[in-house]
Amino acid sequence: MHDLATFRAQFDAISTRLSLRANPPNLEGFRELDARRRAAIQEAEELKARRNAATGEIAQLRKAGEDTAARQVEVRAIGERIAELDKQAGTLEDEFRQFLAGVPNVPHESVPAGRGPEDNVEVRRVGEPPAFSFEPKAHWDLGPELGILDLERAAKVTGARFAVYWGLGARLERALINFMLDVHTREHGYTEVLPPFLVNSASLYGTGQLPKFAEDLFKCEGTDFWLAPTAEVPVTNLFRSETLEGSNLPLRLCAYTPCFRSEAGSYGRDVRGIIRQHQFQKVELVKFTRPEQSYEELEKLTADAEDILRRLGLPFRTVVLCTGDMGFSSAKTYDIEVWLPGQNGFKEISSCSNFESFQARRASIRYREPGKGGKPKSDFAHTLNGSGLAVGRTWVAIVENYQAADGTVVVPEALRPYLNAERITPQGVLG
RNA sequence: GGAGAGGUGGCUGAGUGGUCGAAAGCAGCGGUUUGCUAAACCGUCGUAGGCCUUUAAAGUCUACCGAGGGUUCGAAUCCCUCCCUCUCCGCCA
Repeated sequence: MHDLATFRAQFDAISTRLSLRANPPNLEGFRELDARRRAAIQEAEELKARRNAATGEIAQLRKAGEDTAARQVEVRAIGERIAELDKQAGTLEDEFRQFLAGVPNVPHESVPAGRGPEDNVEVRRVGEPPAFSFEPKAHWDLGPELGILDLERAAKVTGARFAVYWGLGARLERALINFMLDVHTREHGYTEVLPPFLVNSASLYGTGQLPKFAEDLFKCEGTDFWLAPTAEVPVTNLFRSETLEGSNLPLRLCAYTPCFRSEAGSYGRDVRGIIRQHQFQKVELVKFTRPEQSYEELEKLTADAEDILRRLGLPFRTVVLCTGDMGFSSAKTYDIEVWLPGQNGFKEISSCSNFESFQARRASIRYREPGKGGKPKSDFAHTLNGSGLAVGRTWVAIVENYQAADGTVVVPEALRPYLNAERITPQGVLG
């Protein structure tokens, strides 16, 4: 959600910048809609002022013991007219709100212009893809061979794009979650939270998934509960309609949650293996900051996510998304892409974004601190988040990058205390 | 699931149809006083939107007392629906 005054004042500059997005909003008609809305408000409010005055007079006259029947009839007529005008103004207001809610965030000035993924700019590359003396396998072959990944039974139990993990495969997933949470809480200064996995529509509106992207979500029939597509939703909305103490900022939170996505429209993409699932696990990093510190915090957040990959010894690169590849609510996004031998390429494993005040405005998240002359001032906070990391894809990256010629998987040093194993060997649980 | 109580400004808490945007207290902010601290006293102190204005401030108007409807000339106050919180009972991991 944009600030209306700014949006009006800088309409031309903002629309130019927005036109660089992949699905540029149609801003034509904004000025007219805004003018009509304001005219309607004016007309209705003028009448309301008259009614309030008349009502006061009636009260006075009554006190004086005079007859007010004639005045009442008069005011009643005004009331009816107000009801009509309010209805009109309400319709325009809804239309206007809907219009504004559909306008994506403005890309930060440091974001490169571009049409799509091909125009993203690489900012870092760390580690070397492993050189294998044999033909490396993809996880969808290696996993079932080791008896740690079972897609067929998952399809039976639930359906396509679900997975069952067995033995050390299940434990690897759990180890990764604990490892990531420990690093972020002990080394990077985040506070762990465990939020609800179901969220209501107001929360989804707050972070920008609704109203535009309902088809990407799972909804519980007959309720206002939706399966959270990312911990960003419950965690960012923790402070919806609240004012944070400035002295508590920046507030750094991390949360483990499962994530659920309908993946409507992605048929045929990443159909093999567990790269794209309806249910996956993620450790998410979320920050609330003052406006002037949010870009510095975005760099730190991205580095915190990268640190997990460094510690696991996984090769990756970081790209800054161009204007044509950014998400709806984001002002700037870094994608971290891990090397996957099975794909012979890099695959997104984290997406770190600064939303500036876009989400905070929708969700009404403010902060307060002493301003000039000691007077407390409050303003919208900036919100940021990033995966730290997507656990399922990290699982894939470890299995594929650390595979040995004999079909086993070497466990990265940092993970051994968590997994209590140095090597993933065939599990044989299925006989 | 059953029975009951309740949702008012940052907090506590008055207010049951007519200057109530809302008493009072606390916290906050400005000031006065006092060696410092503390205390006392005075003042100030919600949010959003419209108009005015070069912007802002000031001013002015409108709306907001969980949400949405309704009754009325007039609703925090009466009626209806919904949501949430608390207590007790039942059930349950």
